[in-house]
Amino acid sequence: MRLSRYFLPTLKENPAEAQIVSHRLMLRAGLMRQSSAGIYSWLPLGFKVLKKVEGIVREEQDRAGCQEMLMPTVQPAELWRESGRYDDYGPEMLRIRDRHDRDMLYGPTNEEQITQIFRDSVRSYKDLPKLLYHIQWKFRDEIRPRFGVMRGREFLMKDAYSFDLDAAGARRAYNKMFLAYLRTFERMGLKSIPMSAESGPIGGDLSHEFIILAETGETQVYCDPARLDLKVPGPEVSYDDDLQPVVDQWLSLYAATEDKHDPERAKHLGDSLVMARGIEVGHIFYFGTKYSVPMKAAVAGPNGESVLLECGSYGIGVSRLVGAIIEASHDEQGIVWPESVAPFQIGLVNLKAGDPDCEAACDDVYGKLTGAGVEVLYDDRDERPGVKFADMDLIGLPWQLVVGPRGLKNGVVELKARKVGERHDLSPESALARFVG
RNA sequence: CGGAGCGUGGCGCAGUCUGGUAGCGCACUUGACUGGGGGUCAAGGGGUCGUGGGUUCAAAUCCCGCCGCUCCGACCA
Repeated sequence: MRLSRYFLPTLKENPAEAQIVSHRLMLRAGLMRQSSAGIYSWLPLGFKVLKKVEGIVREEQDRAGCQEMLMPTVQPAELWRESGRYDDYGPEMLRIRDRHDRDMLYGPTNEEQITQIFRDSVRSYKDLPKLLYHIQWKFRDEIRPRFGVMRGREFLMKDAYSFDLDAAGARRAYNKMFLAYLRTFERMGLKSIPMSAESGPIGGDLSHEFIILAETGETQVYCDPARLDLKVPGPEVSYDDDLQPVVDQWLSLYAATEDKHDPERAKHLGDSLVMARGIEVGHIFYFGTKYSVPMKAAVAGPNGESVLLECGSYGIGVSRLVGAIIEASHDEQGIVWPESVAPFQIGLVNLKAGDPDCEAACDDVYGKLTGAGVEVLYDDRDERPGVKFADMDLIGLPWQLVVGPRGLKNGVVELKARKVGERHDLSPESALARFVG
């Protein structure tokens, strides 16, 4: 993408309303704009990141055996009256009336919707277990939206739902999601820590939050340093394995958020107890028959008897993750994207627009990189180098490839790693070789 | 919802106390000079001062209502 043609409105100064670093940087780097409190538009660069984050979430859900579908944002109130949550949910639910005066709502979550679909379609225990998910916009009319996309009212969430015949089966589904979550966040360069949690209005009694560590996170967390060193299981662990030992290993080491922190239980750690800030990016629940009872979701069991479904739900805040990643990965200059979610891999800087040699060299490199499928943001604007570097640093792409007349005279271009600040002078060919083939 | 603050060109702000019809920096446009880390010079364009009412000869400024946004608390992906 040529920057001269791209819609990328960057800001030199911090918008007054943005108080935390991810909010500031998302505004300044032209990722998004606010529409109203807690509601945002995603601009091209931000949308690209959102899609990448979503893509990783999707891949890991699919690998865990979860099947993607898509449910609507607007739901009938009737469904929620069945579960009893139409009244329970309170003012956080955005209620709408349609032209026929029917009560509707903008979904804050989809347990009712999926339970209805499932119970109307599944008759036999032979159809179990099933894991289904969708990635859809949610609306929760938060009392106080804040921190940009970190606590928006409208947000993109991956929510998965498990249906099993018995508690043991539900536990297996829970464990799959547990592992899938560890893997998902790791791929985004985040260190996530599962912590036992209140189950909140979603209900149920087995529940874990996934917290990622970030200096600017909103929750104080305490944990065993060994928890930070635990390795997320790689391909040697399959979703068909018994995952209970993996889960048990993770949960055996102390970790708690501020409200659940028990100094007595952490006492054995002494001074080694890690105190850090964290952001909740995922939450998994096992809630058993909480919805299958009121909504009469049952299947015929092996003996012909009616068995209520055992269920769980599993959420990841996809849009929040974009902010969380920035909170976890930035410096004084701007964002530092992990490669897996970077909107472009390389920022190509032409130091002297209008210089035929520079332009030819840039166009050549650009053509070859994009031809090889590498995503390149090519700053071909007629701007001062300082401005270009400032923008590139703000945007935070993993690599910067700098082409200028001086280097060209010596047959080199400059390749810089954003994350570590390393820079190398290379021939254009060897710089290309780093990314092509 | 309780507490606090803010609303003035695209962004950041001054001006409000003490009323006299709007200013600064950045950004933007044009031209020249420039070009290796947020250029230089010159000339320009852009504002119903959130909104409705009131006071006054006169309101960004004083008074009242409303709206919006932000921060602290309870809630949460």
